[in-house]
Amino acid sequence: MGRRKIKIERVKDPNTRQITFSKRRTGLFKKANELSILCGAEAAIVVFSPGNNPYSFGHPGVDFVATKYLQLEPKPSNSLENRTSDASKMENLNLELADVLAQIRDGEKQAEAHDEIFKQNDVTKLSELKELRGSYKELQDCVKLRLNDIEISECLMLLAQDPVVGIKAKLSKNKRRKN
Amino acid sequence: MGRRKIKIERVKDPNTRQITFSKRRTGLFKKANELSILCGAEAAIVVFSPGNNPYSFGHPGVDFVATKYLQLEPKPSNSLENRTSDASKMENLNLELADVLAQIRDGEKQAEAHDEIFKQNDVTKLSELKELRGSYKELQDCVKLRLNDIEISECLMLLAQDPVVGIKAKLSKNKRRKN
DNA sequence: AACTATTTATAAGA
DNA sequence: TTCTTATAAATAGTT
Repeated sequence: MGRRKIKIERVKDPNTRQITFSKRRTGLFKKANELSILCGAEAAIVVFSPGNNPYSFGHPGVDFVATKYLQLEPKPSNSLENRTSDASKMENLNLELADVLAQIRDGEKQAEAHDEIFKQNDVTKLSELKELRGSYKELQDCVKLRLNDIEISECLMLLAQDPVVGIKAKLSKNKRRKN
Repeated sequence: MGRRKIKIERVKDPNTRQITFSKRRTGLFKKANELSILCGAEAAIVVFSPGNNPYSFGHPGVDFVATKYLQLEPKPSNSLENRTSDASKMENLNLELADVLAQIRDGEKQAEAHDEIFKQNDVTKLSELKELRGSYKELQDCVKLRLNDIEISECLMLLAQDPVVGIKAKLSKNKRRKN
């Protein structure tokens, strides 16, 4: 939205970064305000600047929304007998997830290499394209196997391939949840 | 920013309001994501839809930012009086998670469609390759944006089966990615 | 801290 | 509904 298109990646120059932060924080809060008015939605935002200063927006207030949100989280059990087994299940899940996430980080590197190839635009032959696809699939399969028994496997798999680049969205493709 | 200029005031028609909410929430989260990447800023957003469903975005995580923020505030009452009506909250969480998982499945379909294109091997021109890459990235971005929701839902579900134990560990592990 | 050339978001429309 | 498009709005680089 400016004189030039920019890549969504950390702005290197600290001065520029601060300016960008200021401009975009303003824009973000404005959007949040409009959303809350247009839709009667309660919204809260907290941001820490590059210099670690806090900024917040809230309608009807940060605390109001935060409290409401946090009340959703604490989930006391009403069945004491499950405590221990659930705890251990939880631990296993944590371990497994940590492991998977490590893999994902590796995958991320690969994916970034991938993306570089795409960017360079010098994949001109079908043979190269095939090769590219091959390693793409390989990565997919590798991660997928490890995640078989975790509910969110598909999502993490895709995340693993996310090279963290700019968002050029056609978000209308996104499925909305309960309308 | 659309076909017509609109006044920033409550949208009357409930249907239109919900559509507006969905579109703008997506846009808001996207902006927050960009801000956090561009400026290395920590950011958290919580929004309640017109239908009172919670949506959140956080980098590196809602809880991370919220905690940091709350430590700044003179938070006099650490009120622990919310221990009621957990059954209904549980039900909501189940619905939410089911919904998120449905979204993930949709995402996977798109991914498969992508892969079909790769398989067909009839991408012969660079222009097509570029196009392919573009939509590939769009998919990734969509998934990335949804991930926060999913993590939260999952954590909540696990927590639901087990009070307090492990949640902190899980969140801190789970939310580390990009940056 | 204004200014615009551009990009991006999105309100309606198909 | 999902996708498209005309238009409004945000903003990157500049002054």
